[in-house]
Amino acid sequence: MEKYIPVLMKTRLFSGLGEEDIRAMLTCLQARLGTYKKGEYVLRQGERTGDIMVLAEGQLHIQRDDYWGNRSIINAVSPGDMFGEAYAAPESGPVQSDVLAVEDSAVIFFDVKRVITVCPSACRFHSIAVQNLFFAISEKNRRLVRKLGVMSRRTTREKLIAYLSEEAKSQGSSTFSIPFNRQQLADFLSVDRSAMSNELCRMRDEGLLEFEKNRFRLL
Amino acid sequence: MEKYIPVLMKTRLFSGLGEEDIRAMLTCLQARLGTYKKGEYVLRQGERTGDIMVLAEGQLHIQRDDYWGNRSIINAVSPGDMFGEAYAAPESGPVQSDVLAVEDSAVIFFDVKRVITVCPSACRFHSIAVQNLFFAISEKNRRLVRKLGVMSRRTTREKLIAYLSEEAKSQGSSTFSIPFNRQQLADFLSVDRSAMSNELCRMRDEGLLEFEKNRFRLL
DNA sequence: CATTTTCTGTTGTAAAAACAACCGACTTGT
DNA sequence: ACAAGTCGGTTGTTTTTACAACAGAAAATG
Repeated sequence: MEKYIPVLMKTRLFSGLGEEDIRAMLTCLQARLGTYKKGEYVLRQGERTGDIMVLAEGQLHIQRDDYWGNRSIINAVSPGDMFGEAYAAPESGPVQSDVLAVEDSAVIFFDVKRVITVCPSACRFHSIAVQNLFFAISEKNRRLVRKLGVMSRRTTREKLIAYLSEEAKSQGSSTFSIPFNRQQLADFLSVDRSAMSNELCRMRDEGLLEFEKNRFRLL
Repeated sequence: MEKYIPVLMKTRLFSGLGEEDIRAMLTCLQARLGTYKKGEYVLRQGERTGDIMVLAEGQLHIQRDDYWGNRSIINAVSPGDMFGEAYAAPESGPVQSDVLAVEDSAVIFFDVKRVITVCPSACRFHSIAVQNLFFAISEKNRRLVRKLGVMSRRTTREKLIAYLSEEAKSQGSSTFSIPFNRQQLADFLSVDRSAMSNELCRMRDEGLLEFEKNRFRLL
């Protein structure tokens, strides 16, 4: 777990805490480490969890598959990102999505109850972590609303523009990489892959953007 | 404000608290009341707020209008519902959506800082409220993901089925009302009104459901 | 009560997306 | 190095949606 402390320091959940503080918290919160090979599931729909998780290494997709095999990717999780916090509340039922490792990954688990309850030893970082958790969830909330904004676009082109603009903005550059290949991007935007591929090339021909693999540049 | 205490008692934010406790909290948190006529805006895109709000009476829509006048309704807010909590974090910028009163409404405002900071008088309900707030946000989070599930449906019919099923489930009956007229439902699902109206009637003719105005029954 | 406005359903047309099938380039694994 | 599989782009067809325009019913207004 030690080797992931630098990643944790950049996590919203631990922002404002130093290396030593985090080490103390890992113990205090009884953090556990899980590793997953590419293609393995961290969580499957219907399972229950009382954990908040942070991705330490690799790449995850949060997704749902319907009865007809149509896949819908809800979110991509990168190192330092937190997930599972929506199921923190005791009354929240089983998880409603799959969490798939799309690369070999390492995940750190924290028991929610230990995070939101003041610990017996009154560890002094605890209150900071609670507030961080709160801010992290509200940030996740805004992210979901932004995704709704993308999904509410009527045409594939508009969805692409909305998504790519957001990505450029959040990465602070008109040149950026996305955590998806074409099929995954289509599943993320809920459109047909071939139609999307078509649209992307048309936009490239019109001079709106350039791309190569999962690297894009908006013009 | 006194007359809205029964509503507040049913709010997730104050669950587990008695009438007296809530009265104490209203003071402790310096709650303010705002009233809005039908058609007025509680918040407009670009404004900043450090408040968490609870709808005491009436009906609100959280929505966005794009440059082309295309409206997208993100959520309907009913009495007892909380909103604005996503902008609780200090680093969250201005609000990204409009909050419109679709009926004459009353809204109670709470300063976020006062909620998440322990009050000087160490009011004993405070810690309960913080935990409730946390659970309420994570519940909102799950609701947003469910909406993403609806929006990720490819066809208008699938969106309708997904939305109406969720509504039936959450209202615990196959007969239920929705907080939208046809145009609003279309804006909520991001589809064309006439196409949706068409699809609804076709589904009715096929015996999938019945409806009259905003009242539906799934068969 | 008459008038205006809003709401809902209907129809026809044009645009867009889904679907299916295929191909060549590139990876992966053995 | 070869076979198998993945990935991205292309094309043609079918289905679905968006758009526009209209009409009757219901609701709101004065």
